[in-house]
Amino acid sequence: MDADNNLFSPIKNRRAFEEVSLKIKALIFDGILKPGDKLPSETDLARQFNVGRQTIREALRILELSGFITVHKGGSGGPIIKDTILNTISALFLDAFRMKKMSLMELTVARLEIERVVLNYVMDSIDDSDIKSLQESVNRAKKKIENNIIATEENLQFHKLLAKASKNHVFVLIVETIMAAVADFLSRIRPDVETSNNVVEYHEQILRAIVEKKREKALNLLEEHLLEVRRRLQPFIDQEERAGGKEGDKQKG
Amino acid sequence: MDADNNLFSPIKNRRAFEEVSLKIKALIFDGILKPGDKLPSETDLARQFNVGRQTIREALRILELSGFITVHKGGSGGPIIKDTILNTISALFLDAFRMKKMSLMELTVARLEIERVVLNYVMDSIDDSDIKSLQESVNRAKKKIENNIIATEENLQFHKLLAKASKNHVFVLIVETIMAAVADFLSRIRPDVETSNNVVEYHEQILRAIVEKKREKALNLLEEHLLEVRRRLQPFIDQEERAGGKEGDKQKG
DNA sequence: TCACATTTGTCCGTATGTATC
DNA sequence: AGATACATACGGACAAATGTG
Repeated sequence: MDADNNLFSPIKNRRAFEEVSLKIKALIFDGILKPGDKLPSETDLARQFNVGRQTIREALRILELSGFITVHKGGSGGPIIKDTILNTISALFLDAFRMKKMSLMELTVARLEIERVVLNYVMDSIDDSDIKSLQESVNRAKKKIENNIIATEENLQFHKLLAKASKNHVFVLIVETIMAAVADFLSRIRPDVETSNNVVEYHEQILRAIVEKKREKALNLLEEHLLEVRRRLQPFIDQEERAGGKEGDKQKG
Repeated sequence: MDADNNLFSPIKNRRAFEEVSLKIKALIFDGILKPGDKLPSETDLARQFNVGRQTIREALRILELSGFITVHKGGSGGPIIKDTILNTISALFLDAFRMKKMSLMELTVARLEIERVVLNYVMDSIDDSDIKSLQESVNRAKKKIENNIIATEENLQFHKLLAKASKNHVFVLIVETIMAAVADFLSRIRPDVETSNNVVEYHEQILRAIVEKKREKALNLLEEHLLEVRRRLQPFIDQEERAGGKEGDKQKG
């Protein structure tokens, strides 16, 4: 898109902290540095790369935000390879959603379509361990509902576990990302226990259909479930529409 | 997921540069700072936030990497709000793909499913301007092929333009993200002109079917097209499999 | 074209907080 | 509890880049 990943890219225009972060990233990509490994301290890195400590710090900030490392302070602390890159993608997606680059309407539409596709794969690739985690998640949710507590966390987890059962990491990432945005939204509107209960009941039925290998039934239940969710969200979608929700698309580059 | 977005979260445990970046982010979310606006210089920001310049710089690195600002040096330079957050998500996804958290196999599977769904929406929401850009993209590609040049860029663009025609920003983001990974892969294997030509011909047929409002035909063509792409990629998928492609899933937290 | 002011980029010295041993 | 090691943060200084007059 931009003049970015093309030939004839800048030769010397990179800043020092960018070079440092790229070099460390390359070590990770090449498997020389693995998750759990500890990087030298900032002072040591500065010496080894022959740059100042501030340069190292900015490089570490980049790697930290990108999800390649975490930094621990105190004795025997320092930066360690942590590989939480998938989380950071969800975080950025959430930012984009918050900036109204994407509307609630678009999100729910995409969610329905993608989860339908994912479920189709789940029917073929689910194993006992997946079923067990799903069952446990549903049970936890039911217990909460019995105690009159909303089970948002468990309900979102159900969909993430479902994606995991598809055994496709791309689906996992997409669903987790969408769920992060959904969670952010739900945390603001605080659904009532009755709504939460409705969700749990659907999840239970979907899980049963999956276990019984009834593909069509499972797909229909999921569709019903997500349409019901959408129906309950409709007031907020309308509200967003009225407020002139999606405006972006202004600047060009 | 993590202890992150809950009540009673840490009060003072955040690092100074995090607070600064969050404060600036909040100004952007609230619309007080808009794309194109110029932030004060680093020295001014340091004065205003009552921190050192190093702290400001680390905060700016975060905002830069997250896609909220870009930084220009020199007279009348400085940080400006740039809102390219969607691009940075693709970049991170690419990192994840490079780290073998996702295999080429998983990527092509997900791509086929998602593009099928997207096309279904495109059939309903496409307008003349979309058709025009798609046509132009195809024409550019054909011209390149005539001159015996591979048209990878244009071919990838076709799919991105298709996603845009769905008028759903979530789909756009997902497809652009997947295409960034595909582009990264293709840049390494360098397809021949014949393959590139095959792709262009499919795109032309798909576009014609869309214009003629033949939904089933368009969907079938897309499926054929992507299966053909997958067939040509199969050797590399096998190779990845043999090399023990996806290993990840080791560390826990 | 040529200085000049502005601003980022970078380095250094130093001080402080904090976690580990 | 004390020593150590480390990140965190501040302030001063200079170089490099870039737009302006």
